[in-house]
Amino acid sequence: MTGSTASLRRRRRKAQRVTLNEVAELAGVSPSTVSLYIRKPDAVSEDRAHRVSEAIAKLGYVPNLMAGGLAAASSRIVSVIVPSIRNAFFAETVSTIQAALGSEGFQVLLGHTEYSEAQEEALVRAALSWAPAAIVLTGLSHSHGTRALLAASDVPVVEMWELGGPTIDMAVGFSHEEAGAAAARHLIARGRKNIAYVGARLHEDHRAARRADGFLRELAPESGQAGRIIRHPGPATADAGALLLNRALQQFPGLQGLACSNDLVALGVLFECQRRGIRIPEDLAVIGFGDLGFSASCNPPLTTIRPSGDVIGLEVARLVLASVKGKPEAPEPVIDTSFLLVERRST
Amino acid sequence: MTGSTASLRRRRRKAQRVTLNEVAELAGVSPSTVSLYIRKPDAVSEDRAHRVSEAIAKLGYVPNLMAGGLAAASSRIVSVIVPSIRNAFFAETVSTIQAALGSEGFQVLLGHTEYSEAQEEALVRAALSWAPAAIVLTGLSHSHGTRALLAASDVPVVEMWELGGPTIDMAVGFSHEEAGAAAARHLIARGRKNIAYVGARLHEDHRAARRADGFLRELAPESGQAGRIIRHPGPATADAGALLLNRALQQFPGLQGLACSNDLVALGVLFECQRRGIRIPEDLAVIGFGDLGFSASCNPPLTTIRPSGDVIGLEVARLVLASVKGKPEAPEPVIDTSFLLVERRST
DNA sequence: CGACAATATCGTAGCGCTACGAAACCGGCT
DNA sequence: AGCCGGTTTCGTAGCGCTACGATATTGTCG
Repeated sequence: MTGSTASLRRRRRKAQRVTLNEVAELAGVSPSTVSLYIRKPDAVSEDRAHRVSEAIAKLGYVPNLMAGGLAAASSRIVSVIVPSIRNAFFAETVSTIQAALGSEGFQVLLGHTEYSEAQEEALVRAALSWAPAAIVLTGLSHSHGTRALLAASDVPVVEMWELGGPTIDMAVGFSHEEAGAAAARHLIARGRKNIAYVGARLHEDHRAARRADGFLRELAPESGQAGRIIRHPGPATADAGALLLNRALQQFPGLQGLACSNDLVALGVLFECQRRGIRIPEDLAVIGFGDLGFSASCNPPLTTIRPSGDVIGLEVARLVLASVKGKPEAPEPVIDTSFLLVERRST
Repeated sequence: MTGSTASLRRRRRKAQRVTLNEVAELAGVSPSTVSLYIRKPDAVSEDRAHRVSEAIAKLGYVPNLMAGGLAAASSRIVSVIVPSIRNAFFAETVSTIQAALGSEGFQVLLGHTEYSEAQEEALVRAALSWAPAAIVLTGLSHSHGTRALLAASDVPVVEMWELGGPTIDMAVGFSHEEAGAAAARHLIARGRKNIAYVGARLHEDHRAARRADGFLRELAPESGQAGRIIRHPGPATADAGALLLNRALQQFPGLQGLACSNDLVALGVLFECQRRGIRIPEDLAVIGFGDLGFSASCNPPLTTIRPSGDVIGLEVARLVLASVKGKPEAPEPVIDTSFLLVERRST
């Protein structure tokens, strides 16, 4: 065991992984040909392609993408930055993006900001270090530093999950203000006079806050009431929903309709109503946001707004692919995926 | 606009990002010093550190990690491969891993296998192309090719979320068989005679299947009954829970206790019971798995097994960091995070 | 005040691959 | 046969950085 340190040390610099040159040698072709075969197999004659692929298999060659990326001054990494991957919306979108890009040979470098712009800037800086093929950001609010970094880099940028503001480059999403307004209109159309919006983490979650804005906007002409919003600083959980319901009931006697910033919050409201014997929708109409997995099967099934996180992911992937494949300025770099108000029995 | 193509083309190779050499020149030091400053700021004298950091700020220098990784033959990327990021368990773990590693300057390259070993192998191959600092895999079942790839690479490997089988390198998790057995024992201890296990996606989700095995193992001596498992091929959703409950009721008349492969499934069971007027726990005791966000607030609160996905993530990060920081063979490369049976009112 | 150790700085040879232009090859046609 | 356009193959100069050993600087002590 005496020589082990020395041999370890040597291994670091020498005798490491199989290289493209070794493949070329074994296949009896030039390194260029191997490289070409890997990048565009069709550009190589059948005979050589066969020899090369055999050599790769025999040697167990794994290309070094860092070397490739360095030489090509670009990588097949796509950096996706979301507030939190624990949030089912973003989990779905990230999952879809990664599936769509993965099949095209791109890899997803994940970051989450925990709703902090400073954190986002750090993540963007780190992402840029990999010369990514594209950067995908959540929302339209970014720090000055983030914008500067991005502007200096000419990496394609896609902002997702929000529309209705100036865009860095490309954007896919919908207007949250409209979604909030739609919720309010729906409750009003159902004949509810005394309605409110409850939301979690509104101080950090800009999108939920904008839904609240839209809700309020629709409300004002109706009844002149303002400030019919109740906030919970913590994350959007069922517990928060129960809490928020109780505070809403207390603050707004005779409450007839409630819009929730998130289906998980709405679920908590449902549970608490069951406990308190409040009938839904007879006593209280409840509308959520998200159309999560359980929303159609709870009691009663939840009326909610479906944002189509998977469609957003698909469109993001499409834009990324298009901007990599050449076409510099896509004709429509802003895609409105809209949302759907799904009417179920809770309203 | 005539010359735009040419200028674009030129930009690719020239006039690109600021390099370390330019920083060195501006700061009046050698490139080595700048590099050293970036990697170990303390190893540089205060005077030069100041000059370098100023030059970096003035130039807006962003290091090229591909060049760095190539030269160092390693990167600060950690590849994390999970079955699905939509699954709340893995979302939580990935989130924790990324938070813990992010603060140490590592980045997470995400992959999801959709429960396919072939897909996993492709992801491992892709990950290896980046000479990652470590690879984190889910579970202990991997294809032969995956094992070969990993063996040939001497990258540290952590397998998570499962224990009780041969390990590639390091592992963090718990025994799912034990968890399933604990669920059975709990139902039996509650005096339930006629119990069953319902699970979604058992043919792909090895861990849920092993929980079912453990459940059965505990059951057999009790009553001699076998095959008290009902499977649903689709993913674990509340809908699947409702479905499974109905099939269980039909197949096992007089059913008194039900263990679910997932809290989401259990939630579906709860909902369906509400609809059918089945009282929980009087008529039917229900135990879940996961202790998800809603499990404590539903009606009745759900008895469940908490796997501590965040602790798993933390321990994974710790192992990764330790294996990077030197200490070659950690004294205990297998960490049992165990699980907790949380008794609530559903049993 | 000189010798020596400890610390700080520097010079440079690659890391493995791709882009690019040149060279070789291959029929088909005059 | 000779020429030509298109296709396939090849040679090689870096991409930007780090490791490593060499050199310069500083501090300590007899």
